[in-house]
Amino acid sequence: MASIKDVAKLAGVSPSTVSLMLNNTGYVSAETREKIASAIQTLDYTPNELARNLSKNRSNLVGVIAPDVTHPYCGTIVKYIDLYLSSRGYKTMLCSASSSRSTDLEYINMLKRQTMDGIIATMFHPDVPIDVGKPFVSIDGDLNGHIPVVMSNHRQEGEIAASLFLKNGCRHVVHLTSNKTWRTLALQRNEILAETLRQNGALVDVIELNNHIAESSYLDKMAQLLFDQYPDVDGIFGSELFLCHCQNEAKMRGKRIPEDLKLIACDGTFLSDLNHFTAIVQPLKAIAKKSVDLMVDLTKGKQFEQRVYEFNVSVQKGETTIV
Amino acid sequence: MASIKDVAKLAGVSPSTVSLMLNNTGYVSAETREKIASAIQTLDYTPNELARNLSKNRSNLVGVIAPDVTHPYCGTIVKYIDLYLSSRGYKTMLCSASSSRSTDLEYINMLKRQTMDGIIATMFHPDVPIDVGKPFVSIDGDLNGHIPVVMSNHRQEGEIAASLFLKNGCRHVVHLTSNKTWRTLALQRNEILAETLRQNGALVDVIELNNHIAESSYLDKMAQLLFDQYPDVDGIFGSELFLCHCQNEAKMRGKRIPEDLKLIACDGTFLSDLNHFTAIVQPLKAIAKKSVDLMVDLTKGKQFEQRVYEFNVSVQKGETTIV
DNA sequence: GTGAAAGCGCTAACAG
DNA sequence: CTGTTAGCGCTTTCAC
Repeated sequence: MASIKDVAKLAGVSPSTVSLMLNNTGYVSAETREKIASAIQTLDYTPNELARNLSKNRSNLVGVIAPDVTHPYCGTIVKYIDLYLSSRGYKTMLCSASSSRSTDLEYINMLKRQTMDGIIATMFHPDVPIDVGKPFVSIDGDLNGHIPVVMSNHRQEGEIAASLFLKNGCRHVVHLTSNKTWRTLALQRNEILAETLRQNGALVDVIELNNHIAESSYLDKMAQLLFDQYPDVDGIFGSELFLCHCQNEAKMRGKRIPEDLKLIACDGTFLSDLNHFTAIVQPLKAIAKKSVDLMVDLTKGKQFEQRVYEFNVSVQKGETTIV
Repeated sequence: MASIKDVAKLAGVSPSTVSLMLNNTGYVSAETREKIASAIQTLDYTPNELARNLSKNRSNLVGVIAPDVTHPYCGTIVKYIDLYLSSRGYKTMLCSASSSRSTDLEYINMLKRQTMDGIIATMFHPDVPIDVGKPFVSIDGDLNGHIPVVMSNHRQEGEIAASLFLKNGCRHVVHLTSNKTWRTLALQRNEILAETLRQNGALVDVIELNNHIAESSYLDKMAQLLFDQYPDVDGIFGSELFLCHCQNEAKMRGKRIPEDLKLIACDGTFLSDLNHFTAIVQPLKAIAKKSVDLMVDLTKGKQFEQRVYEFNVSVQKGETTIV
């Protein structure tokens, strides 16, 4: 592998001149440019990114923590984050090892070792210290007072869902929550939902899902459990993927949708479109963009102006509710 | 940031000794170990991966090219590849920028610049030269004689699909193919399918999809086009995602499934389970594992023993066929 | 068992 | 406009 020195030697200049030219970081005469260019050509020289990284002390890599890309929410957010990171000259390092304290510790370790320049996390263990003075952006997680968080307006989401269920005449709503260990701010939607429904005299129950949010067999089991435990349920609020299983289970039990049972999805990904679910749509593209913008600023040493960025959600009426 | 020199100084030893200990690459007396350990402790030292990478000339990163992680096939394969790479000490660099000649050229460039140690590609532009003497593993793509390829037995897949359609009495089957520019070996299934069906007197038509294989609006349009163009179609073979759209469109047009129309999915991801599609299931986990095994071997300088690894598929009977 | 010294390949002051 | 020089932080022979 030819190095910058070889190029310099062949072109009859010094390595720094080659570097200047390659990085457009100073003036190089047309004549010299010519010589260097041809040297690069004949040697088939390619700069070594590893050396550049060491010398600049950055990797241009951002770790994106999202438990399971086959889950529509994760897949969508990862896709958009990657899109925006790419457009800003960064690459996505996938961090999808099963979420746990130890893997999250490992990610922080990688951050300290400069393996990546920063982390964007859709989920992060609350006990793992992240104050290592490195860029960190959280989506939906209020990790601590120094970490910027980008999120949907989950309270609004809860309100809208509640009012939809009420308008549709639901009297017994079951809502799904993620594993509470993670203390995600998305839980706000569940609190508001439950509160509002109860105030209006409806019955509300919760089912907490573990981290296997994309595992068919698990979701199937939980859907069965839901109907076993709450046979008179007439409204369900949860992720599209889970609602799909509920839909199947409902059909098997002879419950008609939307007549006997209303379903409202809480993410609004492509799976809602596909299944014509009524959904509260989170603006995932905007969330991804803001996360990346913040990340890029942080890697450049800029501080964020605002710590919490909250995005409004919208409603998409489908065929799983009447109104 | 404390460096290895700082640690060495504080511990009263030389940097190389610290390195020896950290990498378990030589004997260090218990006494010295003790001193070094405490120095590391007090300085809160973390090795710098960038420096290590330069000196070892590797990044421990593998680029995984998969156009769109929200597509069930891509998401699933990426998930498993990442899983296996992690277990072998590598990280996944997501390469999902829209597939094109120029992005693929860019990926090869990154390979040459040592940005990544190797590439596993589920799709790669046939015109982009990949013989840069770096680890490259192809999934489903016969790129050239030096690149190992891991694939499902797509001929078997085509045979099974054909025999299923015939057993179900289909006389007019439409099958979907990906953009032919890519010349993926997955096209074998389409060839065999068409051939077998025609030999048995059935009508066969093809619709070629472009690269927006996960875009709802596009797939919707194509599903409509399919039924417009072939109103008497009684069998469709394609990816789960597309079949979902067909299912919706069929319902709108009053076609009953499976009575009037049979659907067979060609990937067998979670979306088939969810929708109870009859599917030819590709062993994506095994494919991911073999790809990673090959990649790891290649990065270690071992050569592959076999150039093509082909995995048998299986059938999963669902509710979209009668038999 | 441990240390000295020479890299890995590039960048970035600082001169001139 | 270009060259000299000194790193970036770690690894790795090769002596002692």
